[in-house]
Amino acid sequence: MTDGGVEDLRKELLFSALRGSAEDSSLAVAIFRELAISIVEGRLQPGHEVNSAELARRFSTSRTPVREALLLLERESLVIVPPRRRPYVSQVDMRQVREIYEIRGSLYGLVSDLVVARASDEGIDGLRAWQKLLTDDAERGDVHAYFWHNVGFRNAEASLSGNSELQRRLSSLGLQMHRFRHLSLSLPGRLLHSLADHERLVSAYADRDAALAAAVSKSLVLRGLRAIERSGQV
Amino acid sequence: MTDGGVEDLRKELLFSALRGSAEDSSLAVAIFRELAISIVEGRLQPGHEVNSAELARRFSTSRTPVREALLLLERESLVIVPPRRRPYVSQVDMRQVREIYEIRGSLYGLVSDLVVARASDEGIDGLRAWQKLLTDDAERGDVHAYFWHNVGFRNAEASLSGNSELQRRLSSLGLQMHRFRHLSLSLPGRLLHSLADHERLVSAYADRDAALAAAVSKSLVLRGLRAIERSGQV
DNA sequence: CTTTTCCGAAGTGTCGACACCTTGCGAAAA
DNA sequence: TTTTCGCAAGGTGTCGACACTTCGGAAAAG
Repeated sequence: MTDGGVEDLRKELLFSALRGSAEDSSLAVAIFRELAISIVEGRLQPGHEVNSAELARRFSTSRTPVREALLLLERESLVIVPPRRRPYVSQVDMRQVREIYEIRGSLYGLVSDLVVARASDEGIDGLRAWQKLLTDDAERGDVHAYFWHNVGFRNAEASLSGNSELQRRLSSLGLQMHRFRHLSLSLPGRLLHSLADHERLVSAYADRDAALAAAVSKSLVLRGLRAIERSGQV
Repeated sequence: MTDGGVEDLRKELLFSALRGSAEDSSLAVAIFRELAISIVEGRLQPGHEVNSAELARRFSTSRTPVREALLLLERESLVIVPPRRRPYVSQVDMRQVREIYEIRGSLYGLVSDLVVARASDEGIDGLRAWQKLLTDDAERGDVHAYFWHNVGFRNAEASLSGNSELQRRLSSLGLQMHRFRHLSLSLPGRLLHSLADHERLVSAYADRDAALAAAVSKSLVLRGLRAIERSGQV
């Protein structure tokens, strides 16, 4: 069961993006998590109505915790809650994807700057370990594993930046984009390009070359955007 | 009443940062706005408890809309809502300020890139108009007016970037920092440095020099951080 | 005195109820 | 047959209530 490892990673990364994995035990947070995962994994389609009354029935609770869960989902831009109208799963258009990728590109550039400046050699070895996993996945052509190891790599990078606010905001942005990123990696050739970029990025870190690392990081993100544009899925 | 203009600007900018100025008419949003303004203007001190029961009494409502308002405040990082404990106004330490300023620096660098690439000449003239206001304020030594015209300048810049997600996120970040930025401008010499940076920034825009604009933009933010560090108010 | 235990006041999370608003459908009008 | 209007079904925002948890101080133990 080599996939078991990836599945565990998937859950861990999803939950860490969903507010610090705190065992909150409040109904609102539980409902929030359940719905968030449904949305990012595509089981709840954009535009789908999620009215609080029906959800309350489904989860056998009152509407109060459901309403709070919906507010939490809105904070992650996964749901729109218009006043006095039924909430629905947010519809993301290409313009918005482009805007978010521009932001992600800039912030990952910052991550690279900070990693070069602050990360220990051991930290960078850690990134190299992630990259090794990516290489294996690419050789096996295992897109699913590659996707989640890639998320792990980005998350490790963000963590090494030493800026926890930055890490939080990036994982929130990443969450919104999960719906699309998954598709884009299936494009022919995309995976190898991505792998080569990671290779260059890790080298730049090893050489402590901030300018190069930031440039590669940005271009890595931008290439992801191009892939989504080309896939025409949005 | 030359100050009337600045007061209007202050309200407009605060409200635009507080979720699209929608006339929501819901109690939750009204309470959210009231508390948000109290917090960023320092009337509600960091660490101050804001429990839902007392607020409900104060606003003559039930606890339901108050709880929702608190969730909205948490989204803006103005309040912490620990599970099963009393919520309180978020305590921001120097580490967090530094982290947020790093993010702001990177994102304003992106803004500058985008402004150079996309803004019309008229748009850049608009920035020049804001800068004229700043010059006047500096000559008069009017720190309060300078502060808000500065916020207006940054906001106009973000708007010219053509990336509305970016604009939203920056104004959210700005909101959190209002509490400190105000103080930092009062430091001797700070205002003139800031003014000179704005001058250089507008020139770079006029010359369509992306690299210079981004560099100045980042350094402008970083200088703000240094001022806060030096003021020792955090 | 100091430390521990216990209790009551106060606050949180959740519930079911109710008035108002929104919406889609069917009856009446054109 | 199409358009307009009105109304019932269902959803939202808000409320007051209740059980459970937290917290701080008083009483008991050391």
